[in-house]
This record gives sequence, structure tokens and C-alpha cells, in this order.
Amino acid sequence: MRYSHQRETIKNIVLSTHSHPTAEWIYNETKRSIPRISLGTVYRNLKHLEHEGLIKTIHDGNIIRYDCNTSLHDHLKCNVCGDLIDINKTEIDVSKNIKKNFNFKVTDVEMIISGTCQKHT
Amino acid sequence: MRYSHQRETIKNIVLSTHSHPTAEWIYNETKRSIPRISLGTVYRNLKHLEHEGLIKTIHDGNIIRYDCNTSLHDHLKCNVCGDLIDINKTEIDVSKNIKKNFNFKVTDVEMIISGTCQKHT
DNA sequence: TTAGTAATAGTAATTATTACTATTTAATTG
DNA sequence: CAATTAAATAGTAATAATTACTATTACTAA
Repeated sequence: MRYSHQRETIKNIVLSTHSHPTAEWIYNETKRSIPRISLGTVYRNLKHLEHEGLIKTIHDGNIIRYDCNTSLHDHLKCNVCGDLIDINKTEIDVSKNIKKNFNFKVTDVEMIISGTCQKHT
Repeated sequence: MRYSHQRETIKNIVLSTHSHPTAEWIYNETKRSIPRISLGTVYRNLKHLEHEGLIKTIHDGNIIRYDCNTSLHDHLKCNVCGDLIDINKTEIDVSKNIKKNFNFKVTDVEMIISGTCQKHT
């Protein structure tokens, strides 16, 4: 992987926020220091950074967000403001506790466990 | 909500499969009995059916799937064939047990808990 | 039976993302 | 240091999923 000023800038931007930004947001932030950067460059480098394990992708409905927190954790998604809130795995053993622990009214819990099923073993 | 033959047909198709179909698949199935049905009609009625609580949507990566199982449950997603497998909440208290119980090699667990955060109480 | 209006078909628009290509630029080597 | 090479980029076009628009159709209630 060859050095590029664009990728370095994108990396620093994503690693410096906990706001789970979209590609569009990262693109606009990057434009502040590299005005002629291309949106395709942002997407390509976000893929690279994910592949290197520096960031993670979050499927928030049907859009992709990027997370500098690569440790195993989940998210509370607020239906009103759209915020994603980090929570530790251990804190959500039982979803009924969430209301009490986080003052968060749960209306839907969505979990997808990805991997390889028995047909391919 | 006024009766429509199209909505009735779409409803029966979705309720008759456990394959977590996409709008496109439902559209093609519906065309077998209503050849001139519009894709927009399929999307609109899937929204109606969800709003009435008859079906649920699943965010599978960045596409939407529809599920006739409206009870609280999760999905195992196979990275090889893309299949979504229903599992009961109680069966996944600890994700480490999944490999043993389902012969499923977990590479990623993604959970989004939707609701309303403390800022809006 | 007709009038009113929800629902539809067909098409256009939108949004997020990926693909393509000529040009630029980082790294390597003589 | 200058020339070479290939990775990365900018700019644009293409794609895929979904939503919006609009003239027409078809339920339903009086």
C-alpha cells in the first residue's frame, strides 16, 4: 500500500470522531483541506482502511456508516435524531435492561450475525 | 384501507414464504398472476403491510428484505450463500454458543437496537 | 349509477455506491 | 538526481435500490 496524502487525511478524520459518519460527511470534511478530492477516492480509501482493520462499517438501515471503534460492540439507534450510541456487548445481555441502564426506549432490536453456515463446512 | 387485488396477492406471497425475500423477488412472483403489476405498487404495499404489522423489514447489508415472521427473533446471515436463518432470541444469549448450537462459524455480529434516546424524553 | 377518491401502471427522479479512464504522483532504480 | 513504473487520483459515467409523480383505473358508499 503506497502512501497517499488523501488516504492519510481521510484516516485522521475518521479516527478523530465517534459520530459514526457517512461517506458523504467524511467527503465534506476532507474537502476542507483537499478541496479537489473525489468522492470515489473517499469510498476507495474507506474500503482500504476497513480492509486493514483500522475502521469498521456499520449498516445503518440502508446506508453505510464508518466507525473508528473496532472493538466488539453494539449500537443503540435513536429513531428521532438518528444518533448511534456505542454500547458494550456485556451491557446488553438482556435487552429489557437497556431502558433502565441507558434511559433508552427500545422499539426494535435488530441483530445480524454473519459468518458461514453448515452447508459450507 | 381500501381493498386491492394487488395488495392481497402481495400479502399472500410474502406470508407464504420464510425465505426473507427482496422486493424484486416479490415483484417477480406477483407478476406470475398479475403480469402488468408495477414495481412501485409492490414497494407501496409492502410499506402498508409493514405499517399494519403483518410483516417486518430486515436490513440485510444495504438491501431490504421482508419477513412474515413478526415475532421477536434474530438472523444468522451466511457470508457464502447469503441465506438468513431465523433464530430465537433466547438461543443467542451468548454468541459463543452459536457455533455449537447451529454449526455456524461467526465472523461478525451486528446488532442495532432502535428506539428513542434520552434527549427526547 | 354515479360520484369521489384511493390505488394503480408506467415512468422519471433520487440516493448511495461502484466502475471507468486519462492523468498525476509516490516510490524505485540506475 | 532524473527516468521509470505502477498505484492512486479526479472527474465522470454507470448501477442498483428505492421513492416520487401523474394520468388512468377501479373500489365503495350514497
